[in-house]
Amino acid sequence: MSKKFTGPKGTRDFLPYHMETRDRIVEMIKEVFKLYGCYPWDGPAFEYLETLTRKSGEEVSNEIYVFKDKSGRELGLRFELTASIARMIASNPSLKKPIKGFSIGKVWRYENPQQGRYREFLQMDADIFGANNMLCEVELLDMAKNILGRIGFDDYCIQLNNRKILAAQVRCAGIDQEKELDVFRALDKLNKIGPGGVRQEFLNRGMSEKAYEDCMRYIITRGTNQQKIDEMRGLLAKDEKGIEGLNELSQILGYAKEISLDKRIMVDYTLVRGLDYYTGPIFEIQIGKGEQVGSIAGGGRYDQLIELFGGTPTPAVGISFGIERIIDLVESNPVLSERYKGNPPLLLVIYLSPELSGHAFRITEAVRQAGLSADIDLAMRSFKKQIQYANEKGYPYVLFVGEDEIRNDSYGLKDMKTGEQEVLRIERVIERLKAVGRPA
RNA sequence: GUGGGCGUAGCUCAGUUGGUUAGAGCAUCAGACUGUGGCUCUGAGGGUCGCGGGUUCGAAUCCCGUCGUCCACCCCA
Repeated sequence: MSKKFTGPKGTRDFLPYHMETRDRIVEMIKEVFKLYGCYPWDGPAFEYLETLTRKSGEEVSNEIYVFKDKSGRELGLRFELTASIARMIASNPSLKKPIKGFSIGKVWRYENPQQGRYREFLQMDADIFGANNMLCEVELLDMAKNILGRIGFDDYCIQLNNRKILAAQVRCAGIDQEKELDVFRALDKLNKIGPGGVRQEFLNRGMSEKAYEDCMRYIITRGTNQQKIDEMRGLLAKDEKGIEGLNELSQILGYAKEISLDKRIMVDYTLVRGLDYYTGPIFEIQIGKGEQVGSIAGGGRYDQLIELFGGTPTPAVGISFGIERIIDLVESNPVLSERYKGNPPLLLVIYLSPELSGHAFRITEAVRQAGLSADIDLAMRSFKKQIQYANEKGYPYVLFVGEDEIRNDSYGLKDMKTGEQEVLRIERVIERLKAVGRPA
């Protein structure tokens, strides 16, 4: 060990114990997706650069890992899962709609790492294609509710807005369409930097004081969701598209009420999201106030993306979960990290002397054949060392294989927690261990 | 990409105004202890002090650069 190597900036190694927590969370989320009839699907980890940059937004495009292959083709690592999936749906028009699917994969973004932000991270998406009803949005949010509930988060909040409303606000404020994105970015910060900061943002982005005043008249931050929607209805009364957006929010809240999810939702007219392909409702989910790692999930409707990839016009909506952030939160919570921490195998088979290791190996195999996780010391260590090892690594049971046991065809099964020990035939050992019913 | 804090053993950290051979606790491995773990005791391994350059008789210590890390901006998962 003369030279030390570190992983590239913003990447992490996952040691066994940590990795098992990850696996268990991922499995749990997969289960929920399947519960809703989502099929798994996946695309390549890299795409032609133009596929990735299509309507993704300037900021995110700057974060793409770009490279050329040997033929000079411009490629990029995916920075999210949606582009590949949308391309896939566009080029397979015969898929029966509506269709739901989920995808899990690492994505890469070239940005400065800090808490909850990495250059390589795992994302899990669920998407629905071929249905433009708001029931889709609520179904995705319901998945999120289920996932967060199962993991053990009970303090989360869903922020909801609609791109149609944002666009209408800009129109009604009489601001040039070209400045639309600048306005969005500035408004996005209201919660963080306050009205004064937003005014400064407007000026920095080359807009007038008046533009700021005009826009702020269309931002409502107080009241219940219903009040916010009603009030905005008045402000945008002449804008057909804006009213459409408000109707969509009402529908979402209506469906959400059916499943008692409406209390979690907060209409937030400053929510923007960075990706440019959204066309309708957009949402972000935070644990608590999001102070620890920011949003842990986000998504929205992107009805025009399939068309952009050369497919027939197909409505689409999706949600994306940030697994690193979810796991960071699980691991920083004492109760949850205990719940999801990895377990050693159920049993360590201990041999009294190296000559008996062959017999012990046979016993181990029998336990494994029965579907129970079992282990045997591979280092040929002393009896004493083996039991010490079992204790330190936390095996709940050990089985002793010695001369006497082999002669009697019965083995000492010891519960490491209570210290109790019984001598049993191997079939009985397996029965006993099966009754423990612990996840292997 | 911009600004700031921090890099000493696997981990958490000591290390005096620059001064011989860089320390502790925990962890790891071995032994005390050859058919029963958790305790205790003893010992061992593990560091070109992130890396490179400079100042100096002499650098873990001061200076510059670089890489990594954390934080803020930006943006988000």
